[in-house]
Amino acid sequence: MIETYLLEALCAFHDCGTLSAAAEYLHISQPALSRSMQKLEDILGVSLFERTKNRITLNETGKMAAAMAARILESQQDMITAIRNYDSSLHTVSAGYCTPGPMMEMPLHLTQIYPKMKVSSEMESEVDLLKGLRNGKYGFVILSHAYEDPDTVCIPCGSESLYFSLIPAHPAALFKDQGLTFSQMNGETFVMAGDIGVWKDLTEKMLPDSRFVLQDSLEALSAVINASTLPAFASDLTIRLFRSRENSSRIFIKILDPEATIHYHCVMLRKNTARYEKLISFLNERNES
Amino acid sequence: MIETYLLEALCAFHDCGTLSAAAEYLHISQPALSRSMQKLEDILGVSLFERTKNRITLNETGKMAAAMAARILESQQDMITAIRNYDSSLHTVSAGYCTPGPMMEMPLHLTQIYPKMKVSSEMESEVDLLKGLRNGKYGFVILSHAYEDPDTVCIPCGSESLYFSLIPAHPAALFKDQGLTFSQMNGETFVMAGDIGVWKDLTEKMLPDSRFVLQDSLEALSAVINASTLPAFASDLTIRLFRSRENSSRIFIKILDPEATIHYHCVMLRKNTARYEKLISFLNERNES
DNA sequence: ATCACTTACGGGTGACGTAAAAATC
DNA sequence: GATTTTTACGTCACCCGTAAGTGAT
Repeated sequence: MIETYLLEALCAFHDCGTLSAAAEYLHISQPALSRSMQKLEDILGVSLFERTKNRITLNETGKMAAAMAARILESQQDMITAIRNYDSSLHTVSAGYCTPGPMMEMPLHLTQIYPKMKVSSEMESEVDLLKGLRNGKYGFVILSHAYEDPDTVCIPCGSESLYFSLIPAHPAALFKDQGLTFSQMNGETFVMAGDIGVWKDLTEKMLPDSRFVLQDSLEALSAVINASTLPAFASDLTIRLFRSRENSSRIFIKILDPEATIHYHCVMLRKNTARYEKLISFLNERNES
Repeated sequence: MIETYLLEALCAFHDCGTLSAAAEYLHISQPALSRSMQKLEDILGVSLFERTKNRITLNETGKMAAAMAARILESQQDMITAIRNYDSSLHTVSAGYCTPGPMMEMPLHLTQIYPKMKVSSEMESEVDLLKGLRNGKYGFVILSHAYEDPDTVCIPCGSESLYFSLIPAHPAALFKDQGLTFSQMNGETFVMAGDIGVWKDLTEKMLPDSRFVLQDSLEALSAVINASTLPAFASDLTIRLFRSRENSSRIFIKILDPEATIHYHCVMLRKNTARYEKLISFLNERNES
């Protein structure tokens, strides 16, 4: 059999045209490359080059061999990445989310449940989530509603309620204890994170007359909010998660409309339930309590 | 990149099940194989095995890697044979013939015209000759008639006339100088070579009442003929080629029917004419003289 | 005790680099 | 003279085999 470095040498020569150039490209000396080419011919029992005293070029057979070598090297490379990807997929819990809330919270649990696994999280539209679930990109997805399908299982996994985040001086801050409805704040301008998944559809629908100032960077967002007097959004989940490090004077007022609460559902392919057994138990236990 | 010997080692382990068995199969020591497997994991940056203290097995990733390695090794092997075949095809003049005569004579010329090339000869039916010509199996073919086609060129290349080969005591031997017709010998039993291409069709058609004793081995044939009193066949070509070493008392009588003379034609693909330029010149010059 | 794998150690093959020669431009 | 290839030679890497150690059957 032919060692790979010989195939690489042949391809390099084919691409570079001269032994010297190819040797430089391969970071080896030119005589070493010359020997490799001789060795390759020797192994194949075939002459691959036209040699003059100070010039060497591929002959017909050599050109063919170089082309085939390139194909083999390519498939070797494909193999390597395929193996690495497969291994990676076996060692990462990959999930897709419809909103940032669970995407921030879930990995905290996942690293507990699967301490040896990497955790990969992505936010996507619902169609892409379901697509990714089917093609193996995601081990499970978190949707904003129940999803019934013979191929999948669907487990409720908590809810998230939207809050208005207001400066104390805001007139609506008086409703601190009663709560507010979307309609009461319709028309106001809000500061908002750029990527909030389905929340975006919801707010645009429920606050049709409002304008939204988007801030893509989540890190910068809280600074922007603190520096601004504009109303913003929060949720019970983000309030809980960030309570400690938020030192803002904002007050949070619950939104009373039922649409302001999302009941999340964890959806995975039925054939993968064994793989996520621990996660399922965890969610079920949490639901019972 | 991964050296081939590592892939071979992985496949061997996959096939053999244990390192010891695989090492024996590969004719290397077991520790060497153990190290190779570690090295492979190291290069890939991925673990391929489940290891207990005295047992090692492929994990999921390892199984996948072994399967892919096998595919790569296979395509490497395919590459090697393809290169060797291609090289061989560039260095051999491969021809197909419809009768043994030209198949014996032509190589004599071909080795003169292409001293560096191997010469390969085969006898086949006309359909297979044309098929082989199209698919590259034959560089050219010798047919028993002209063949006109836009893709091919056709050059007359001599003729061969059939003779009866008789013992002097045979009644028809009297026709030594006039010649004979097929009909005059119809009904006789002939000794004949087993594989004589289109001559077979011809004799069966022209001597419908005759029986033919076949002798496959061409070496044995002349001995059989000499030892027998049965009539046989010869041709001007075989008489000329074997004149020196034939010490038989047979007399040869020309067959007068026009069908008894085949006018051979050399047919090659038009696109290959450059490759066979010297052969074409040779045939044309011979035709003019 | 045997088997199977890993680790440790010493040795030899072979691939590499440097140097020099030959030939072409 | 500069470039390119080949040959020669010494060196070093690395792959191998032997030997020893560990744990399981």
